[in-house]
Amino acid sequence: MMEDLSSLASSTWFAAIEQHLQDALLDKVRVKHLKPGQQLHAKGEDGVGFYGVIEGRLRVVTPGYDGKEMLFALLGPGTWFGEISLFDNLPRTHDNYSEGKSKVGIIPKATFNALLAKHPELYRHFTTLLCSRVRSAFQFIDSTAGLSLTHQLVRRLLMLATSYGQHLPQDASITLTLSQESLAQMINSSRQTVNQILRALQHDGLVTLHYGKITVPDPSALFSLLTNNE
Amino acid sequence: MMEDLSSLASSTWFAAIEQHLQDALLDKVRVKHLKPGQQLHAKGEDGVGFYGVIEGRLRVVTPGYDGKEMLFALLGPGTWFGEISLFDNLPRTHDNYSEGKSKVGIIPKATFNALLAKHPELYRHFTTLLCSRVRSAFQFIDSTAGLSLTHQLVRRLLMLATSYGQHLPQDASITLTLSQESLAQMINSSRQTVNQILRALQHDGLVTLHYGKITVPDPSALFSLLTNNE
DNA sequence: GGTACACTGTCGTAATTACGACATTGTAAG
DNA sequence: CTTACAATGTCGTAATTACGACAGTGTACC
Repeated sequence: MMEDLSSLASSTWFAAIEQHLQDALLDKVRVKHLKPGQQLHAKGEDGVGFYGVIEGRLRVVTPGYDGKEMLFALLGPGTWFGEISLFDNLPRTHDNYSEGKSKVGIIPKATFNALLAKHPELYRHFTTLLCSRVRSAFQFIDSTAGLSLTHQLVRRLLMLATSYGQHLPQDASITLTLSQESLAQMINSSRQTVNQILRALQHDGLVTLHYGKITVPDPSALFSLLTNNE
Repeated sequence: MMEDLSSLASSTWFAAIEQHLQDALLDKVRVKHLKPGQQLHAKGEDGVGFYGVIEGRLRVVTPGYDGKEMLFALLGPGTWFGEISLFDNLPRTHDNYSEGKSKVGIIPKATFNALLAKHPELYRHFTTLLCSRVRSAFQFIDSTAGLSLTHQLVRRLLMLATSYGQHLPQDASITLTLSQESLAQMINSSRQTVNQILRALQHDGLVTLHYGKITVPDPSALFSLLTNNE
């Protein structure tokens, strides 16, 4: 029974690794199947492995104050994650669970450390990965600072769309499974206000609204909203 | 003319590095004096070096939309920074300039890379540093999501206080040189509103206000505001 | 196919915050 | 000492947003 791990090599980060190191990593991957809603790890837990999404989609969530949770990112096939707790031995920063049925590749902590010890060249690639984490976090911070609610919402939609579609052709139509309530929680706003903004965007043809879903037909058109006018 | 570089070794991150590697790093440091307001680098520039604050204080700022800028952090003596652009060869993420007169240590990019090549053990320390960057960015994000303006302001004050005082005894009184206008820009609010909140905090004895400065007499008392009520 | 339930669309009202205005006060430079 | 300027303290008004309420609609489950 061979699993198809090809999607694990599809991200630009992984593709940039030397072939023999890619093989060394993939060789150690153990595949885990996740049921809809099944949790992979929780904020505060110890990190036990480095993960890569093979199929499906994972939700990265921050549990908040009064039970509310904030959706931080959606991870699609090809996305690797979970290295931070392995490097600094501190607890996981977010909750993480499967949206539908998913398959993830796991490299257990001990194996991960052994690989690093055996192939120190890997460190260079992981510094790059960590840099991209820092940069996307900074981008996230920029998006909450000093913008109108509409702009905040648009940026958040784009982040979700691109993080999901990171290995897809850039300007494809993307459907996000996401209630307006969840979106509201992400930008610290109310469901009603989000509804108003979304309907305005729909009126301009920038999004299409469905039950529990939002379609972005042309991400680049949405993006131009941010750079153009006020 | 020997400069006193001892403060460069005062952070917990640097202190954790093996002594001979500390020496190797410090040996390559070139000292640069900054005049009040002098810029060290701008967002978007190429990274030319790895920096450490020796004396004084640097302001890390995001230039914003309509000329407004957001104060991101204050870097005090012992703080090392600027490694991200060196590892991923992408532009600097923030503007950075001296608040008053400052001294910074610089390890130029070429030297930095040569050190990494000669001492690959350094990679481990830099992954740790990058992890701490990611974690503090996440903490920053948490602090802007779902909180009242008062709470956002308190968290921002605490971040500034601790980042400046990172090598000081934990619960010392800390004075921030920071106008209310700047604070307002940091939390995407107005000067007038910030003034209201600060005066309420002052009334409770949690801060003291001066011309262009804010004193936090007891950071831990401020901190308890966040965990307690509403 | 019907029943429960979650999500959406849309009110009106209350609360929060922004913003202009202006007096006052601290600081720096001649 | 004086003059210019930056920062603070405090109004009132306008705009934004939250929040409760409720009707309509899609989905899942029996």
